[in-house]
Amino acid sequence: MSISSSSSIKKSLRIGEVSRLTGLSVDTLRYYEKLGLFKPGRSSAGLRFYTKRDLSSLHFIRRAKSMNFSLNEIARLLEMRADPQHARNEVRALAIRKLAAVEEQLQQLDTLRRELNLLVNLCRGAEDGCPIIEDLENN
Amino acid sequence: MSISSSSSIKKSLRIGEVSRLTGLSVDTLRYYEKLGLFKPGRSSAGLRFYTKRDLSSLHFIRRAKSMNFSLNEIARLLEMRADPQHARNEVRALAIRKLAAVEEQLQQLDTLRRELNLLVNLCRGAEDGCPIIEDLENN
DNA sequence: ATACAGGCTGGAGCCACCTCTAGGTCAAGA
DNA sequence: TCTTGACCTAGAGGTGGCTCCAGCCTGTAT
Repeated sequence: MSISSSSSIKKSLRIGEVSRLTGLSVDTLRYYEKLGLFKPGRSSAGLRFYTKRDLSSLHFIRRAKSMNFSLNEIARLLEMRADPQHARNEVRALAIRKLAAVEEQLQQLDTLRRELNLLVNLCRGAEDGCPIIEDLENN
Repeated sequence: MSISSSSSIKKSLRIGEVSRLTGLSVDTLRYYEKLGLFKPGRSSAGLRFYTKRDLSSLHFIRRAKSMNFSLNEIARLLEMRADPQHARNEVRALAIRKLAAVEEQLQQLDTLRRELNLLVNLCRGAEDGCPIIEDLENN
C-alpha cells in the first residue's frame, strides 16, 4: 500500500509479497540472489524491490528446478535468457543439452504418469494383494 | 566362486557381488541398510549375505527411485510390501500423491520446453532485438 | 607364512539446497 | 512514544544422499 503511493515503482514488489506469489521462502529468495540468479533493486532504505522481470525469472527457476537443473546451471541459463545474442557458446550448448534433457524427461514422465495411473486404478477393487507393490516387485 | 563351495549358502551373495549386480556401490548398499531398507543376514564372521529376497528389494528400490520416490518413501513402501493387505490404502494414497506430483511436473516441463526451445532456436544471430525476451517475460 | 582381496565399523566429509538465529533498521499505527 | 511487523545482514545449522577414510578382521592363493 505504501508502495503504490510512489508512482515510479508502482509495480515493484517487496520480498514478502514475492514470497507469497512464488511459494518460495524469503530466505530462499535471498539465497538465490546471493547465488547471482537475479539482482532486485533496492529502495533507499535498502529494501529489495522485485520487478515483473524478476518474477518471470523466478518462475523459470521453479520450472528448471523441477527438472533437477542445478542452481548453477539455472544461473547460466538465466544469463542467456537475459541476453541471448551475447550468450557464450558454452551457455548456448548448455541450453541445447538441457532442451534435449527436458524432452527426454517429458517422455519418461509421461510413461510414468500412465503407469501410476494404471496402478492407482487397478488398486481400486483389487480383492487381495496390492497391485502397486506387486508391480514394483515384478518389473 | 568360493561361495558356491559352501553348500548351505549356495545362493547367498556377498556385498561386492551385489554391488556388481545392481550397479550400486557397497557404500550405498550399507547406507541403504542403515536406513532400514533391508537387513541382510550375517555369516559367523560378520559378513553380509544377500538373499534372493534382498536382491528383489534392491530391484524394487531401483524401480521406485526411478519413479521419483524418496528413500524415505521407499522405506515405507518396503514396509508395506511386507504386509500388503493391511497397507493397501496407504500405498494407494502414496501413489496418488506421486501421480499428482508427476502431472504437475509434466505441466512445468512443457512450459520449460517451450522456453528453452525459444531460447535455443529463435535468437541465433539476431542482430538486434530478440522476440523471445518479451515472450519469456509474459509468464 | 604372508600377502592380498574383500569385508567390517564408526564417523567424517561433501555437495546442493535450503532454514534458522541473533541482532539490527525502518515506517506506520494506537 | 512505543510497539509491531516487515525487512536487513552474516553466519551457523540441517537434510538427503551419498562417498571416503582409518583401522581392523578374515580367508584363500602362492
